[in-house]
Amino acid sequence: MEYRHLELLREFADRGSVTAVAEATYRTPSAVSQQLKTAQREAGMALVEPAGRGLRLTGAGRLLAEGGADLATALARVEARWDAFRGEPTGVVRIAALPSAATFLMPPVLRGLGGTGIEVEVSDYDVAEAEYADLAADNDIVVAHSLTSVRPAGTRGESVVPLAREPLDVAMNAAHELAGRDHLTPADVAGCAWIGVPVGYPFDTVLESVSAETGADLDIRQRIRDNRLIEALVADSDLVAILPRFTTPTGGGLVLRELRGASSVRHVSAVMRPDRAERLSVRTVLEALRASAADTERRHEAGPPA
Amino acid sequence: MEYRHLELLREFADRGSVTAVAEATYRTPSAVSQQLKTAQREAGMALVEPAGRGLRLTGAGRLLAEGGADLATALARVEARWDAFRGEPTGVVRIAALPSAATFLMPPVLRGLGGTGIEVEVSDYDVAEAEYADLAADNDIVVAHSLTSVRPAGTRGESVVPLAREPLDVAMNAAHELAGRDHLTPADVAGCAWIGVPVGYPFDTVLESVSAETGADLDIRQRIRDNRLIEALVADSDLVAILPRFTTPTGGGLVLRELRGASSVRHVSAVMRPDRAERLSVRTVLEALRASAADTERRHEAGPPA
DNA sequence: AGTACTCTGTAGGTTGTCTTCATGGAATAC
DNA sequence: GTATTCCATGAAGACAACCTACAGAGTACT
Repeated sequence: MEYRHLELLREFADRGSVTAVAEATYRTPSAVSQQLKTAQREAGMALVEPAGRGLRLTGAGRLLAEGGADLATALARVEARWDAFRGEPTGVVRIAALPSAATFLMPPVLRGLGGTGIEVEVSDYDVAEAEYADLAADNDIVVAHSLTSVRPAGTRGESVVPLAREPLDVAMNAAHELAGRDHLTPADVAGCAWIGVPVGYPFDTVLESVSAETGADLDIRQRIRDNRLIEALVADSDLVAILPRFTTPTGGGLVLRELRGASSVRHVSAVMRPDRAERLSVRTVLEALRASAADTERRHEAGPPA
Repeated sequence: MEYRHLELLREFADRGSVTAVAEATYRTPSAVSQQLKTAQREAGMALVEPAGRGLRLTGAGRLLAEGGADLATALARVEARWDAFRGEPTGVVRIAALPSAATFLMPPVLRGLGGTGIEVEVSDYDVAEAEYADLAADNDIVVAHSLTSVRPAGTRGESVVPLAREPLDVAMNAAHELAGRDHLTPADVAGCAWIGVPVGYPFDTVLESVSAETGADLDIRQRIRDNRLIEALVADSDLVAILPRFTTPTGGGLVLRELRGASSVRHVSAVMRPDRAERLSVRTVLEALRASAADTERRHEAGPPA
C-alpha cells in the first residue's frame, strides 16, 4: 500500500477524471492511467470502473481514497509542526473568496500578513453554493457563505470554519417611506417593489422567507446579481433590495434597515480540504480571517448604520 | 517533505545507526547514507550529527522522526481498514515473547488462529526489561513483563497493552516445613535458603521486597536463570524460589504457596510500535492473546494449585 | 600501531515513472 | 448514420531516482 497510490485515488475522488487529475498534478493522462493501473494490480481488485466515457471509483476505490485523505492530513500536520519548529510559516496561500465577503474580510488580512513569509493569493468567485466544494480542490481556503447553516451545501469531506454571521438588511432610498423606521418586519416590506437575485441564488431565500411569513406574493421587478448595480438602482428608485450589512455603503442616498421576523442572516465560512487546513501558513491566514471577521462584526454590532 | 524520508528518520530513531537501518530495510549502508543526505538537503538543515563513530539525530531530526511514526501509524490504520474491507486479515505476525509467558499464552493462540490467513511466528527471548523496546523494532508484538508497573521500562513511543497479572509464588519441595501453610508472609520465608535469579533480573525485586519488609539479609545460595532448572533443584532440596504461578508445574514433589505482604506479581504486557499495532492481523492476534491471558487467569483464580 | 567498525563518496547498473504518439470506445452534434 | 469530440489506454523510448559495489576516511577498542 503506497502513499503515492492513495494520494492519486484521493485526487481522483476530488476531481473525477483521469484528465483532471493529470492537469492538477502536471502530468499526462497516460501517466495517471498507468499509475492507476499499477495501484489496482497491487490492490488486487478494481478501484475504478468505466462510467460513460470516463471512470468512477468503485467502493474499494472510495475506501482507499478516504485513506489517502487521512494520510494527506497526517502529513500536513507533520509539515505544520516542522514549520512551527523552523520559526515562521512561509509559502503561498491561495484563497478563493466570494467577493461580497472578501470586501470586508481581506483588506485587514493582506495588510496584517504583509512582511511575513506568507504570500496570499486571492481570487474571487461568485458561484452557486454547491460549487464551493470544487473550488477547495484548487485553493487552500475557500470563503463561502450559506443562508441556511454554517456549513455550505455540498461540503462533506471538507473542513468548515465559521467566520462571520452577517445580517442581511433591507436597502432603500433615503427618501423611501420606510426609511424612517428603526427596523422592519416582513409585513412592512411585503408590499414593496423589489430587486431580487436570480432564482436559486442564496439571497433569494430571504425573499422566500418574507413571502412565507406573510403569505404575500412579492413584487419582484428585477433579478440582478451584482450588488453595486443593485445599490445604484435602489438609491435612484423606490425599489428595495436585500443587501449584506457589512459591505453595503450607506450614505449617498442609500439606507439599510434591519429586517426582523424573517431569516435574514448569512453565515460566512472558510471551507478547506482537511490536509490544507493543517498547514501552518494556512492556519495563520485562517486566524487572520477570523480576527478580521470578528473585528467587522464588532464594528457593526450597534445595528445597521444610518 | 516526503514520506520516504520521514520513514527513514523514524527507522533511524528506532535503530540508532545507518548500518542497522540498512539491514532492517534490506539495503546497503551507502544507500541509507545517500537518502539521509538528500533528506537533509530538502529539510535545509542537519537532521543527524556525528557521535562517536556513528550518528545521532538532532532535535530537528527527532521531530521529523516522530512525524514519520505518526505517518506510519496513519498508513497502518488505512491498511487495517483495507484488510477489514477485503474480509479476512492475512499476513505474518511476528511475536517475540518471554518464554515463561509464552508457555501459557501462545498454545491457545496458535491453535485458535490455525486455518485463518494469519501466520504467527513466535520467537522467544529472555532479555533484560529495558531491551524489550528494541525487540519491538523487529517484531510485531513483544510479550514482555514488568514487576513494577504495567509498562515495561524503556518503552516510550511504543503501545503497551496489559495481558495478564500473574502472581509470583514461593516454590518448595512438598516435604518442606512451610508446605503445610495455606499462604506465606515475608517473615515466614526470610529465614529460608533461596535460589534467586541473577542480580538485575526482574524476579530479584521480589526478594528485595521480602528483604525490605523484614529487614533480614536473605540467604541466596544460587542465582539461576532457567525456571526448569530452578524447579528441578527446588524439588530435590530444601531450597525455595520465586516462580510464576501459571507455568510452574506442581505435583511431582513441587508445591507453590502464595506470598502475601510483599510485591509478588508480574504484569505481562504486549509491547508494539504504534503503526504495527494498527494492523488488522496484529490486532486480531492481540485479541487472541488477551483472550488466552484472561482464560489462564480465570483458571487460576482459585489460588495456587496444591 | 593494528584491528574493527561506521559512515561517506564515486561510478555504474537497474528500476520505475514520465512523455510522446497512436488507438479505441462512448457521448454528442450534424 | 456519420462525423466530431472527449476520455482513457497502450507501446516505445527518454529520463530520473535509487540502489549496489567498491574504495576511502574517521573513530573506538586492544
